[in-house]
Amino acid sequence: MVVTRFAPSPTGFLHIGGARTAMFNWLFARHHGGKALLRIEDTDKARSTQEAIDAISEGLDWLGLDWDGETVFQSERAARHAKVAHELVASGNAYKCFATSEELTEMREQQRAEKKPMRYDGRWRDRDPSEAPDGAPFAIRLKTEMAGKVTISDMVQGDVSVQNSEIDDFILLRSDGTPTYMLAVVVDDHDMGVTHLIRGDDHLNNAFRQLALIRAMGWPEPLYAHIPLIHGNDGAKLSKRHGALGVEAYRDMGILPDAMFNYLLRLGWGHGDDEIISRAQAIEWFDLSGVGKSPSRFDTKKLQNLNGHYMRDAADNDLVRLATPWIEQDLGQALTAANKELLGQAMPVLKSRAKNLIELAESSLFLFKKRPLGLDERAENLLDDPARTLLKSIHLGLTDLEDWTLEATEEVIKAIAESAELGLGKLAQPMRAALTGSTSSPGIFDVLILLGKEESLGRLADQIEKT
RNA sequence: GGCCCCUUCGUCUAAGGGUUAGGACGCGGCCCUUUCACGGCUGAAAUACGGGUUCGAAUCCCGUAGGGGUCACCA
Repeated sequence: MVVTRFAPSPTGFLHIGGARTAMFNWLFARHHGGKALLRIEDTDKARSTQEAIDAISEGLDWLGLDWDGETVFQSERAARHAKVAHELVASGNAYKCFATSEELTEMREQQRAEKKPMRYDGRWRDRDPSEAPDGAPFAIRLKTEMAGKVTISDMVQGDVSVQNSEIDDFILLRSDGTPTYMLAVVVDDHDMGVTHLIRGDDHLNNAFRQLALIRAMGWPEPLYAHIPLIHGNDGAKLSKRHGALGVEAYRDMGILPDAMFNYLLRLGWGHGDDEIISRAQAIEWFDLSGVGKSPSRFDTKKLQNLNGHYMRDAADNDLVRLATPWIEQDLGQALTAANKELLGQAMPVLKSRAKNLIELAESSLFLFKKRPLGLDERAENLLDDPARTLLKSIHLGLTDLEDWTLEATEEVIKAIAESAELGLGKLAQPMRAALTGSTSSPGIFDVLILLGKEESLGRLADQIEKT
């Protein structure tokens, strides 16, 4: 049984890299019919917040990632962690280190000055605890191998080897009795039965330490998959500066979760030439061998493009629901049931023109604005005297029209264009300006039908009267 | 600095010894067209560099350069 886990530390929102790590863990588990677990690594009480826990949880929900079993909070397991550390001391695989922080800082400074690697020098490794002052605080360190090397067969990175001499006797339990991350992760992963560790490759170096600990306990070794980090547009590490915020920031930019899911999936992973991949296909296709080894850059343009695709694919009533808050904000008032129905009718011609929900909302505003419409600058410029004169004959022609349909309105306008010896564009643009207040909109006959006869004629008349 | 990892169009990627090095985003052109989008067609655009191995290298090996990660009683 495959068991994966996503283990964020709640010190901020769910950022893009974390979201992708979560996705890969989730996909791998779902692909293999295994379990995907969630663990909150909140051992750093000073930096962990409830807000961050909520933000991460909301972000995961938004992306549609669900987790099996109860969420594990690492902080609640401190006693278990400490117990393991003491077992290790008892079995001779770990020892008490009485060195003070000051002492260790001094040691590192000296190593730096001598240009030697900065590592714990093992000063308490073979000393007897009785040599320490009575009641002196101590940390517990793992007694690691001195010679030879370790190799991890990483499912993404391949075989990676490190000399044991590179790994120092790291701390398991702090002098205040609290576990370090290194201890907590290993114990929790073991206790949760995690079989596959899929995480950012910033943890690759840690894996060797963790493996040493696992072996000291004689526990089964998990399989590792260290996936490359995501970088910003400039190739540097992804940071707040890049506008690479939490996933909720993209939600607030009008991005659809399915688009984000698809984008993140294709970032660092490929399946032939496939670009648009549904969740079902993703679960069917996802495997670790498709994950690349090099870091990839976050590209907002491609995300937007993908989002446009998912917008066009989305159900009209879903888009009505999702766009409504933005529209209400722009309008400064709530949409009525009738408004929403109109929006639903307009959706087929609106959604193909928007790359995100914000654009969609903006493009729908003309439906709800009250007469007389304010025109934007381009629309205003377009409505010169000849144009307004044209509007007059259009208004006249449309007034007598009983059958207010796409076909009938088009017939009328085309007839007017013909008799005036003008292209349809010459009539459509002034109409668009008068009807929508803008120079771009859905097809002009669609606009006519959506607004209805009375409103359409009213808006045309508003502009004619200005002459 | 030590250690570890990485390197195909600007970006995401395909090609795992033999291809005109493919697709997608973005960019340019054309078509469609009542605007804006969509869509269709099309163009420019890459194997970091240097050595090997081989009949043949993007692909295997070595080196160089560049990039990234990591070196806490943080996680």
